[in-house]
Amino acid sequence: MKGEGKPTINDVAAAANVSKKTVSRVINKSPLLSDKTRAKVEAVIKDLGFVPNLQARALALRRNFIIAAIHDNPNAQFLVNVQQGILEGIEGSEFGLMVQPFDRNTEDFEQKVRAFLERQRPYGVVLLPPISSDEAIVDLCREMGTRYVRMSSIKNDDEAHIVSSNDRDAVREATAYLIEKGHTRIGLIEGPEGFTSPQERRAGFEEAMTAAGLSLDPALVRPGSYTFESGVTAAQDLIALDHPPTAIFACNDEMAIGAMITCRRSGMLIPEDISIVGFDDTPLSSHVWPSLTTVRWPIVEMARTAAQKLIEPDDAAAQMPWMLPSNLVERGSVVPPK
Amino acid sequence: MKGEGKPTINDVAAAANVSKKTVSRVINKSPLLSDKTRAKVEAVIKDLGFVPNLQARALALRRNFIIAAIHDNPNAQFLVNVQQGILEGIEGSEFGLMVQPFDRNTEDFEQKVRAFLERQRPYGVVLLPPISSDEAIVDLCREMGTRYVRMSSIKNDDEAHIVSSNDRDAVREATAYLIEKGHTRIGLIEGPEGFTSPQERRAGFEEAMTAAGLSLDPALVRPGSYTFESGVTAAQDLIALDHPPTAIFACNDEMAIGAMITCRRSGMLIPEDISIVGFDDTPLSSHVWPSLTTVRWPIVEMARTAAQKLIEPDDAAAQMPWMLPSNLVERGSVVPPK
DNA sequence: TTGTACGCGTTATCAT
DNA sequence: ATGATAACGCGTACAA
Repeated sequence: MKGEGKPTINDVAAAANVSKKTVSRVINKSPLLSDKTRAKVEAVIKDLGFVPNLQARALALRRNFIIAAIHDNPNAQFLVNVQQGILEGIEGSEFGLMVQPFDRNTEDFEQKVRAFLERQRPYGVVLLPPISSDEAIVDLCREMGTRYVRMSSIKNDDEAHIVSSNDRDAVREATAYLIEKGHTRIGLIEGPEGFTSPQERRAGFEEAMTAAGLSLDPALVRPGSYTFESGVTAAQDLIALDHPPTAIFACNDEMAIGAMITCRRSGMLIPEDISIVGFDDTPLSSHVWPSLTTVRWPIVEMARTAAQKLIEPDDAAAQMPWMLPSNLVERGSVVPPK
Repeated sequence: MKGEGKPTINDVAAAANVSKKTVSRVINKSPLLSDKTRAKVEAVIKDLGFVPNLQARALALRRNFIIAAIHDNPNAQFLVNVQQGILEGIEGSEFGLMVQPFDRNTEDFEQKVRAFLERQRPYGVVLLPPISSDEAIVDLCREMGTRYVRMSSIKNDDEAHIVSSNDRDAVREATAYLIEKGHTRIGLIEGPEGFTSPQERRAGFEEAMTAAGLSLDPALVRPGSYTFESGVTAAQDLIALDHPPTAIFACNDEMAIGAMITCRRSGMLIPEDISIVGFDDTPLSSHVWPSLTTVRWPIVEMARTAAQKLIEPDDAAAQMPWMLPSNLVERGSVVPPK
């Protein structure tokens, strides 16, 4: 260990009387090493407090010890939950989390992503919806040899490259819950196009209605864009109907709360006059009055699993779960219709 | 340019008939270069589509092209706004954004930060409150030669290392606004200890009250912790008073909305029965009914400026603004008292 | 099982 | 103003 500075692999090699390569093998857990040598080197590593230099490894390996979350315009709570999950997944490892948003509506979207991957060379990327269903980006990852995992609502890749949740089942359950309470006219506020999750949620809704022998009144299905404002607009349409619904299922919490506010603003009581169910279980949903009955989306668990899949070898990743359960959280915004 | 792969500095040097070092000088905008050579090399760079390898530069320079946001448990909207600001600040550069939370209540907090800095070697770090007022962490940055900028509510560093907002002035203005409307009994819901911002906000509140010749009733000052729940608790205390306030200033929006919900839950009308003012101007504040009058905190601008200071040389950073203005946003939650 | 020599792509030193 | 050569710290053929 010449002078000060942090010890390098050379210092370890010298102190342990072995070659660099042997130390390198220990670091990378190579199987072809005698236990004796391994133990000796590990002792020296601990003794010297040696920590491999990530920048040097990045140069040699042509990939950085970074997991990147690539997203386009998600809401704050979603994004932070994903970040939390990824950080949990890489906890204890040497990886760091990088965050990079892109606007997939610009002309050079794909080039921007490529430039990012070429520059930072992340070890792996977590693709957040709706980018996760963009095949061009996935192809890009494959082409560049960048590991990736998609957070998706449908199974559009093999087990090693996807984490998902059973949105459809969960919404079916939530809708069945409303039906069980006695609701037959149930409004649906949909999510934005270009995302797969709203399609799945709508499918679950339809399945529950059909299973109960209920018809799907097109007038009760309103478009939405996952924003508070779109929930307001949709709810306004819904309650202005001649024969308005007694309950509303909104494809996310923000729209559900927009709907709540709108109903109350026009003099209705919740849940007495109208029941409302959301999706996500954001902190918001327990911060409104009445608190919102909603479907808990296991987003932190999904992100954690995604990160773990990225830092594990492919075969191990394929063995990890890819579908995490969503489930209904009963709170105060649902009662039987009057 | 032997074979395929991306062109390297060697390819450029060969094609331009100069040495590697000369190309390096061009990349790093070294002043001691003849214009002719510079132009020649730049032409070749453009021609070949050469992009410097960040991992190699990181190894040589001993610092990665990464800006890290270091934080401890802030709320989602705040965190996302900071990230947006930093990303705006590094837009067009080669830098990436890394996010790393720490729990400053654990024993090995400082070691964890040190390990992170040693491992990832970020070019610079943005210190978010409350970590930004932790001198041990700042010392650590100095010791390791890591550039840093603190996001703070007080000027606890020189211009090159801080971005701030005039919380105190803004709260004084907001409180004066309530007083102007005719309120004299104004409740204050404070923020958590260990943060500097609540102290500044309280100081602004007191200054406005004093300036108006109003006394500060200790019974009207309730503790809070920037959470929705703490706003609920504080408001419950406040409205249970024999002589309750006619207005409440909460040190952030979440608590303000907790207070709103609480007041409405106990049958009060807002703003008719009680006026409420928050701080932050989160999206939440315009998504409640009535919409919340609040102080807009220029968090995105602060973060953008912080990132710009990090990637500029110190002398240029010192010339950039360090104080960004907060200002009152009048919405629907304030009217004169009855 | 272990070691030698070289490559990764850039910057720094010290000449000229 | 420019260039030859050595770092920077680790991984990998290939040899032993």
